Amino acid sequence: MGKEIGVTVKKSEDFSEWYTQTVIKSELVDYAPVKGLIVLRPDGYSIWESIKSSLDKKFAATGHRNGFLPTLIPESLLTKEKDHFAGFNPEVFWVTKSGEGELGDRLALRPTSETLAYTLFSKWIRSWRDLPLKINFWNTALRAEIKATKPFLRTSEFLWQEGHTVHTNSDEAQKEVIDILELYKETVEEELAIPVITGKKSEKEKFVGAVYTFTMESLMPDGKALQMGTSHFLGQNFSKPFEVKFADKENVESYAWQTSWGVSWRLIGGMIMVHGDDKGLVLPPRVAPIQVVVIPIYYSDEDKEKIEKVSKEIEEKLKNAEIRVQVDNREELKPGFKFNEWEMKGIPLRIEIGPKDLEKNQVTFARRHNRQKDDQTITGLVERVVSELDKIHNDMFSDAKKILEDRTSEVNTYDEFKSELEKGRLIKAPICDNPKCEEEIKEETSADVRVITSDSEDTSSKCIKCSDQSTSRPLFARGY
RNA sequence: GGGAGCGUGGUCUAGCUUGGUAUGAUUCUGCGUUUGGGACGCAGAGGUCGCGCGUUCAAAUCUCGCCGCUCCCA
Repeated sequence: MGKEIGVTVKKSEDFSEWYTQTVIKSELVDYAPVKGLIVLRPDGYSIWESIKSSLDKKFAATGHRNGFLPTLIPESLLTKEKDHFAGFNPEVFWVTKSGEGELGDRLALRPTSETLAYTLFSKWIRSWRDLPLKINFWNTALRAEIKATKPFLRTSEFLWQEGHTVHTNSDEAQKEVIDILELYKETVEEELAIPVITGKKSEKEKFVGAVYTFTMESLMPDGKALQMGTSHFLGQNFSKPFEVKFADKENVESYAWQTSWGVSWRLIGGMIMVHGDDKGLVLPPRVAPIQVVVIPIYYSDEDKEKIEKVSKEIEEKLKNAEIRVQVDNREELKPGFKFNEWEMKGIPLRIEIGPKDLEKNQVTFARRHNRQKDDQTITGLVERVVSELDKIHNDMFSDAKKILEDRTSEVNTYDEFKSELEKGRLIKAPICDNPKCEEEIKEETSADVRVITSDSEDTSSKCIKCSDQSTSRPLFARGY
């Protein structure tokens, strides 16, 4: 009875359905009336705001500033860098009319802003004194996803940030690429409790137009890898067509060196998949819209008065300690219903206060991630809530990390590779530098090179595909 | 690129084969009783049956077309 309010399938039995039900029923998102588009409800947006604010602090501390770019990009700009355009063209939305009139030049709804940003950069940059230029944009990008859409993971419009930097020399730009990657990794691990593996993308999988791409990847419970952020070294590939030039100290005009990088609300999708369970969401405490929910329980009016007073005091104290707390004093619902509801919504810590607790000057803690309950004295409660939230974060991270490690395999033959892949694992395997091998592996198994870690050099093994001498041992998986 | 399923009050759904007043649950509103793991009674509210053309005395139901959504596989 009433079960249909909650998530009705098990995460391990029907992952896709579980995911969809969880995001909708927990009220993070709803579907928009247009295919492939979703609406973020306040709880969902709040998580995004937490991620945003954490990243913003780090961007600012490393000398980046925020700006704003319009959504419409003229076709002539978008087509300027050929590879780049060819990569994005199939999924660009075009505006061809204003009212009833036809537009002269078609306008693209930004799939990404490199071309627009760099047109402006070429105007703004004259001298080496103007560099480095480090700008970040919080906006949305639009890419037509016609099939296989999924909230947060694959939508036609998504929230993200795109950073763009310009440097006088290659080394400085390449350092920026690494610094940002590290900053991303910290954020994802410290805010979302998701362990990631960082490294390079293969030539085949790199960002179109980049010299190389760094990525952070994580493995989802269904055995698919999720790319959670990328940082690109663009070299002079864009500065040349867009004439991003500067006069150096000897007054010699040179093309600048550039980077671009971004993370999207995909991070939220990853967080849901990694931590959620059969009851729904499990939110990491640092991004949870509500960190602590207080449930008053009473049988008589007399108790009710006392308990409301105590829960109000606790609420005040927690608020003063900057903990996001909510007292659930809805009278029409029984506590059991509230327990289930807040668990589905993933609130990390629940505090129950009933008459039996009050007699002993204590409350009950119920943790979402491991469902453990225990008694806590009211004295010193705030400090214990603070440390409990930290502990929950650490537990969630180390649990996830252990799973990631357990599900990483190392193989030396193509047969082993295929059988490990069917188990939904992340696979380290030797491969040669012939791009054909990578391509054929992808065609035959639909797994691709997710990330080439810095310690992956291996010249003493045989390529799993052609048996020639290997060059590296990248991580393979099927991807989102 | 290929395939499958679905569209009926806010939500889930019966009805469709064989055309005739649209079923039930949930939700919502009010009142009362309840409250330590998804409470109950009574009264009430809520529907262009995805859209359009057609067939018919009559279409949720039949024909045709369109639109949308979800899932699975490459």
